[in-house]
Amino acid sequence: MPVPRQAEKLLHILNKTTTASLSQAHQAHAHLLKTGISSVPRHTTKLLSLYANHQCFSDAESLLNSFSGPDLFAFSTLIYAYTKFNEFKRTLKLFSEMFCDGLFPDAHILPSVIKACSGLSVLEIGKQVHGFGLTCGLTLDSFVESSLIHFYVKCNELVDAHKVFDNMVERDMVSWSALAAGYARKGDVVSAKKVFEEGKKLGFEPNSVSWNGMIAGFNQSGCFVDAVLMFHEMHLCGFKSDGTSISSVLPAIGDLRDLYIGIQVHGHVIKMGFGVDKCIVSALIDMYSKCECAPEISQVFEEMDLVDLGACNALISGLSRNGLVDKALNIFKEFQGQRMELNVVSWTSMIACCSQHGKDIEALELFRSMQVAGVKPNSVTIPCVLPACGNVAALTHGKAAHCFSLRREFFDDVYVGSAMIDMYANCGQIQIARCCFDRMPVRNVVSWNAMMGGYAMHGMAKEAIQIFHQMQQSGQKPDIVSFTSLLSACSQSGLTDEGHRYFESMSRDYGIEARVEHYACIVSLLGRAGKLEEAYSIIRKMSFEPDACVWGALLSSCRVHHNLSLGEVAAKKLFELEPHNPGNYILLSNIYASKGKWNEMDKVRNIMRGKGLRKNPGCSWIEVKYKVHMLLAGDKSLPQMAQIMNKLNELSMEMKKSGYLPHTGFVLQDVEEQEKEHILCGHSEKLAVVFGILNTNAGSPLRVIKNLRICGDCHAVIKFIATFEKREIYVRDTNRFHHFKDGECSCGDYWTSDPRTSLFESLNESTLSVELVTKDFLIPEHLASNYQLIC
DNA sequence: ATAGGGTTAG
Repeated sequence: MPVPRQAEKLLHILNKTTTASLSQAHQAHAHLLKTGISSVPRHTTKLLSLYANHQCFSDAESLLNSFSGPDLFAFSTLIYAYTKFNEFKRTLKLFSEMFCDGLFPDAHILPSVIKACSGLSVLEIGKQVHGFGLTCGLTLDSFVESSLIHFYVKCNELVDAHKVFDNMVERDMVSWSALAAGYARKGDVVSAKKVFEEGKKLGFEPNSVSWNGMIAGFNQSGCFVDAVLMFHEMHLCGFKSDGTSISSVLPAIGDLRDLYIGIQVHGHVIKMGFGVDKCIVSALIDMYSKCECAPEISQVFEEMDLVDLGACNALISGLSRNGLVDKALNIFKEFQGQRMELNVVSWTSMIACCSQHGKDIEALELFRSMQVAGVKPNSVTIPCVLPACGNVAALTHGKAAHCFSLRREFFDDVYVGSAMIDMYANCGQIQIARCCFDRMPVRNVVSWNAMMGGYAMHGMAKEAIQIFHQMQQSGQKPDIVSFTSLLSACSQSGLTDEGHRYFESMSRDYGIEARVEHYACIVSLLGRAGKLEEAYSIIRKMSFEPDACVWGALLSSCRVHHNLSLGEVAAKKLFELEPHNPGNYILLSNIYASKGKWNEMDKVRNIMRGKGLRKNPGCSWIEVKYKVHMLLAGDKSLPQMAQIMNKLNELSMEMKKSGYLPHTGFVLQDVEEQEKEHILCGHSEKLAVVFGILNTNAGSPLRVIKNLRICGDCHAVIKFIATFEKREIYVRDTNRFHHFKDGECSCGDYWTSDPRTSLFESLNESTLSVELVTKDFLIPEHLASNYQLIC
């Protein structure tokens, strides 16, 4: 074939830079090299553009490097392409390389560069680009300026956006709508509409992009009603909604829980044939899930013809939102089985779903599998997995997530930091929690509440109060949650007067109406101080129905202070509200036991048994042994010792017959209410679990307790057990070994060198949060050498 | 070869 004809064909291919296929591009490339006309930059740039349009960026870059000298046109071509395909980091990298190559960019590529800055939200770099344009005397036309307005809007710098707008010599429709959308994003409905209308008056008719920008802007600022109204107005003005406007308005409809409008829009979607649009399908699923329409979520997904990851993710999170955790997990596994390329959003949604629904171990396992699958967690994943670490006291995992966040440089993220505080507090590491808190560059109300809640959980009321005051000095207004933490801290530390004052100032000074959880705190606060009548009168003055937590707080206090009459009132309410909660029956029978009213106590126990609630007679054992303990402690108001001892024997026979071991949970009650030892961190029910497991596991040759949840300082808790039970105990928590004997204890952290504790290597093993090993029992072989060392 | 709008995870 003669060369001229081939060259002609080649040029024809190169001219079709958007439609030519990749193989044609390769052919053309080969031909350029063969014929030597690759020295003509015009052809090479065409080829470069062809590669760029096929997103063959490595080919494009190598072509760029093959130029004999720096070529402005070639650089610009690739920069446009990078921005076009959302490869913003590459855009900026190439832009800076231009300067290194001694090239001076012209104003034409600035919009692409600025758009990349918007996409990455890199304010400082964008400002530099802007400054470069101004100082180097480039002509910033309305194209450049409009992209600058959008950039500043995106970076939440509305003032700067406005400055650019004000200085414009010639404005066009894009500049007006970009500014209006900026006001919409800020939630300034009035200004947004004003600018939008002003542009219209000057003859700049909004197009669909302008309308959609407004809808998206209102959505962003939470002005959902305005977003929906804008959508409506758009139709009134004769504009037909396109895919973008529908996928923008659907989240707003979902947040408004307006199923009526949602169904109308769904109908519109079907009528207009938008059902194939990925974003719309995802948004529809999301809308139905927010409106709590579980069947419709799956229906929309199944009716969809395409397989789209976004829609799959929306499905998973939608099912999760509606509490269908197992279904979400099954579908997730199904997707995996289909070898679908799940992304970070899919994994994060699934992790969030598990950790929000009590499936902590599953969440941790997913976090590990995610990394095995090669998907990198991001700053959203971390706050989803951390609560799971905290719940099972998996400190090692939490620390690993901490290190991971530091390495990936999203530790400054306010969500990451707040979740970290919460995790450390839950794992008993209140000091580390405080360090995380102190190092946060930006805090929000969640961060402050996390710190306060941590202190409350650890019974450190003074510190919690201090944080509360610091919070206000910093200008952060407390919210409902802040007061819950504050009041519970006061309640647990017996700061009755302070707690009462905060409770009263809540609505008076802060305009926050007390909710049921605050009433539960204040009842418990007064109750602990023995002010039972006062607590009851607060309950009676409540403007809404008290719930089980409130009555439960009263009943617990009545048990502590042996107040039978109020205890019976509270118990009666509780039996109605939670007929199947054994705790209430136990509390009441406790009070009867303390008064020596054995018949009444038996009656309550029989009701409980009648309901099939708890066959373990251990609960009665607690009551009696508790009384014995009190008697020995010198409470002479109790009935006769002999009577109690008889009952005790009777019960213990009964227990043995049923094959139960004595339950030592009563110890906690003594410590918490009487000795005011806050080593137990105010979570007696969790510690009761400790004792419960201890006893139920007593028959096993190795006392290993899996997934034991200790809230607070494990060391102190076990020390307490060792002292009380007068025995030697070895304890392994996630990273330390503790040895308790005769009130003395020694710690070793050799466990950290135990390969079993290294992250993700054997997750099933390392989810053991605490292991208790008593001396009478065998030590597993592979740990024996360590054991010798310690002994 | 240039600018402005969309879904799903905390």
